[in-house]
Amino acid sequence: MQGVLESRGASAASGLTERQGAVLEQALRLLVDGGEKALTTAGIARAANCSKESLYKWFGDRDGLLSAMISYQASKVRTLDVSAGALDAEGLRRHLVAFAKDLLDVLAGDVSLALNRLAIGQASREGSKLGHMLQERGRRQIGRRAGALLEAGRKAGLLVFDDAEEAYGALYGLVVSDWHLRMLLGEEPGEMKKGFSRRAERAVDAFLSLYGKKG
Amino acid sequence: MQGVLESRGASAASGLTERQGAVLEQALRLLVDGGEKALTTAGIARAANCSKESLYKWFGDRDGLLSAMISYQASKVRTLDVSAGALDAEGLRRHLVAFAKDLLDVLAGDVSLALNRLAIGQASREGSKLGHMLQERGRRQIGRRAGALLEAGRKAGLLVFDDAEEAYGALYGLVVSDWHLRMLLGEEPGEMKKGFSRRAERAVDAFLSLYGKKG
DNA sequence: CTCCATCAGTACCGTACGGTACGGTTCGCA
DNA sequence: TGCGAACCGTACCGTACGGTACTGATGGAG
Repeated sequence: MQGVLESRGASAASGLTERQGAVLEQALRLLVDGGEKALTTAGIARAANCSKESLYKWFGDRDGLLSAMISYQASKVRTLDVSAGALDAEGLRRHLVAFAKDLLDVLAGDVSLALNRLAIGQASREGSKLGHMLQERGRRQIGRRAGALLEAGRKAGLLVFDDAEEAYGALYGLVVSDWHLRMLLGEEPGEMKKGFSRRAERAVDAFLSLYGKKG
Repeated sequence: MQGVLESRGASAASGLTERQGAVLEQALRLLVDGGEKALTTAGIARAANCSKESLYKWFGDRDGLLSAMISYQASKVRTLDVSAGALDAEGLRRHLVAFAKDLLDVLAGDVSLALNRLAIGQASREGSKLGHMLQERGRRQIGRRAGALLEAGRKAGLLVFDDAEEAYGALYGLVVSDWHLRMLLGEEPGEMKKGFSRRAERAVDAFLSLYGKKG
């Protein structure tokens, strides 16, 4: 189906063949549906119509497979950069609200929740790099978008802060609060999702009253 | 060692005998040290010098044991009520900072992190009530203390808010941000704990500038 | 002293998982 | 047409776990 030179499909950005990407897709699907316990090598092989031998040839062992799943999923998420155009107060607010809503939507996503649960479950193990990987690939990525947005706001004289990291932490906390943990603990996200827009606006209002120009 | 009328030890508040409490203590110790994978029935029996048969007689099955561990740990935590004395602005700030620091300390505790990891790992399972239990016994408990504090502040004319739940959510988010998740993902808490005091003060300052009287 | 309940310790069973090995098949390539 | 690489499907192995059954010891009640 594919040779050495893979056809650079949507998933081949990490040096994986399309076939391997499809396998990881099925593995993610299994993880989302049944949790970590359902994520057995035999189950993945069955769901992806491949052999266990191929799994071990491609990913080394089970941990390598889990790492590949996280890398693969992270490679699919592309954070759109903020437009560098001139910002007015209302534009900044709209960008912040959009960012806040996107953040809530991402955190509430099936795959995100499943991968976070997986990494947290493996976090007790010594030398488990899953948590670190998720942190690096996830938070850094979305934090970069927020950082650029905040910096643009400061450049435009709309925001006032000394430590961008602290300002971002406040924004994150106001937006997310303990909702992420509650969803990770199994609280039905369907009910919470309906309030995301209103929650994002409220949080951004609070953030602007803390770090806004006149504050 | 004990009959029907147990001697009301520190752990017998949940209808458990001292022996059973000691077993749960060992189970928590195992969980903290080695994570969920180390929490086998044989391991618990060995660590607690009891038989597996007794474990199943007392707790039914493994899930019952896990539930009992959460209930037991929750029963040990006693949230001290806020003193109902008259509050001035500085007193409210000190109370809020103390609450914030306690919150961070609790969330960063070994047992708390281990139990949260355990409940999150089981959250994918259908009908797993561990997450709900932890949410109810943990958040409600500490949220009640915060609620009383906020209400006292409002009664004293020092705080202004309509929805107490929303105000508490903002306080929680400003204090915790994503630190809880980062610790759950395995980030070394030793390094973070040093900044708890400063972080608590900063968060409370921000909270007061949002919900303080003059805000 | 005898009876009985409880419990520790251990052996045991069925199952399921991670990982490996092997036969059979497809497909590119000379 | 023949060769070899990749791969699927499956059988297999060792291990470890959850849960049960059995034995022997302890200790209190009558």
